[in-house]
Amino acid sequence: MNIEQLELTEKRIKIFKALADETRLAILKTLYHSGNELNCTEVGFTCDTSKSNASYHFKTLREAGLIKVRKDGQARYMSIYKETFDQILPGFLDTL
Amino acid sequence: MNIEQLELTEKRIKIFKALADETRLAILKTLYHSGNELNCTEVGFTCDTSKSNASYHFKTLREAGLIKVRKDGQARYMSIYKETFDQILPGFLDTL
DNA sequence: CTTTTAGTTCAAAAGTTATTTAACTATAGA
DNA sequence: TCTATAGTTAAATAACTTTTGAACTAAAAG
Repeated sequence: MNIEQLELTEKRIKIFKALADETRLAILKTLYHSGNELNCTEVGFTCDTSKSNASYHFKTLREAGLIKVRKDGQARYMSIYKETFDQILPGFLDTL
Repeated sequence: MNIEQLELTEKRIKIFKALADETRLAILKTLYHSGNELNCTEVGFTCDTSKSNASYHFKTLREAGLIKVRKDGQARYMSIYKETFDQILPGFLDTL
């Protein structure tokens, strides 16, 4: 396996790990169906857990490249990182 | 969430967990590119681990519905369970 | 400047998954 | 029947992930 293949494999594994969790799938579903960015508190409500745990899941999704976060004042707005899905899991978002 | 949605979510999580592992991705890659069924020993060689560990990974893939196994005498022949990929991850197999 | 709001980080505990080794089952061949 | 081959299973352990609660940072409002 060459280096790009290895990196692709690592990227895939990170993404699949991030997707292999009910809370994180719920977060993605909420984001995808909302159509636009939401703040952490709003998303946190829908996933029924503590804010520190929600923050942990946001980080996991961010590090897998599945969401992106924009900071504005106190609030952080997150949204689906569509490019990653298109590259690694074409067609998946529409099945959510 | 209704029962079908829940079951779909559980199915997805099982699949993503199964895909979130280097050894199992290697097994799927080998199977997909071979174009036809291979026996456990052949697949085991390509994933560089003990036979019991290979067997553990086969089981994980089987239980996620990602491979199917046909028994013939002593040998077991496995192949990609294409329907599952088509349903849950359309387009993914071709990126492997 | 003090307090509230929004969110992150840290460390410990709890839970889950992967690896290892040895024992096991089932079929095939001598 | 005895032995080899192909693979599974079980139990222990190692490695990893998730949850929790408390302490923290940074911006906004009073």
